[in-house]
Amino acid sequence: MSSQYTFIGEYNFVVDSKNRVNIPSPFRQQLKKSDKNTFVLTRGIDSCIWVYPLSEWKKIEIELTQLSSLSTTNRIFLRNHLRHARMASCDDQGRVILSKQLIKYAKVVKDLTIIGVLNKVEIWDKKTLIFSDKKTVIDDDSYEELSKKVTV
Amino acid sequence: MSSQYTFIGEYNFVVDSKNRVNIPSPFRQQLKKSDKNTFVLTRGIDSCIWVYPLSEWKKIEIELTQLSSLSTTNRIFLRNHLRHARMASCDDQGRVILSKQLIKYAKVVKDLTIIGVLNKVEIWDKKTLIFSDKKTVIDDDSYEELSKKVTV
DNA sequence: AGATAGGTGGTGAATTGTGGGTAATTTTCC
DNA sequence: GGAAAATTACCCACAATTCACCACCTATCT
Repeated sequence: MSSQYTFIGEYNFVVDSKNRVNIPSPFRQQLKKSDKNTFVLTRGIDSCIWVYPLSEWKKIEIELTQLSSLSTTNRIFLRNHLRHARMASCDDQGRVILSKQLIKYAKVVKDLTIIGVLNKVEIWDKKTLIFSDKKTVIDDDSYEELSKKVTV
Repeated sequence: MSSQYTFIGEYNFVVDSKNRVNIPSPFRQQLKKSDKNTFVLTRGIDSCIWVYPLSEWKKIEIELTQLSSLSTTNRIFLRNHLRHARMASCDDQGRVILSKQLIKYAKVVKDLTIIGVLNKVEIWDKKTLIFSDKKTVIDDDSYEELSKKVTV
């Protein structure tokens, strides 16, 4: 699936006492009208928070609405996927509010690293990311596997 | 079937002595005029209560009428889902009243977890949900298959 | 130096979740 | 049918949280 967003780069920010986080300005500038100045925040697969522009999230929703609730697996999947998601609009300074659940999940303390990953943005607690970097080494086989799909 | 509602996220609420439950404000704000400030509450397939905006429920009714009563499964499904369905309007504070049958079915005590699942809302007793989370065994393969489809 | 843009901190107003009271309505029972 | 009991609808109130701004500081560029 192609996307019109190009979130790249890494930024260091802090979360304030009211759980507000600034979205890096280069990312915000890419928002379209249909995003209504709004992001959807949800759990990432690792201990981070995934941030989608609203219109990008809508694509995910379309996939999700195809799943019938008559199937048990579907129901569980939908529940787990959606319960941690939240919409968040930017204030005049370009900040969004993190929910307590997400803060807990991502072990957010104060210092954050925000990474652009093409169509989404990852918010990491700085220390958690450093720790995760250390133990996450991609082995050669996985690179081989990946090479079949992506031409870097 | 696509929906115009985007109920997402998880909220903790309590049911009061009059069996009133607040519908999270972000959900209520999505109601349209045709919903007449009203939800339809019914048994979920799991031990929870499903809450639909009125206009969304109408769509489901149409789907249900297409089901043939010749099939046993269909008959049981219709019975289980229709006989306990009940309309409930929000009061000025945005609360609906839970019927005793639904309270009993969902084992509602006091603390609730309310989850948005796109076009419907699930009301869970907090403990029941935690318990359900723990014991729920899912087929990893199909779960991963689903993840691939929706992880943009 | 001045202007601009971007990041952080704070504040007052508005919203929201929860509890309660009372009148109207429905249900139950005799 | 009618009284008693339960339920429901429609209020008001209040604490806590959230929201929409304002203000300031810093770095960068002209």
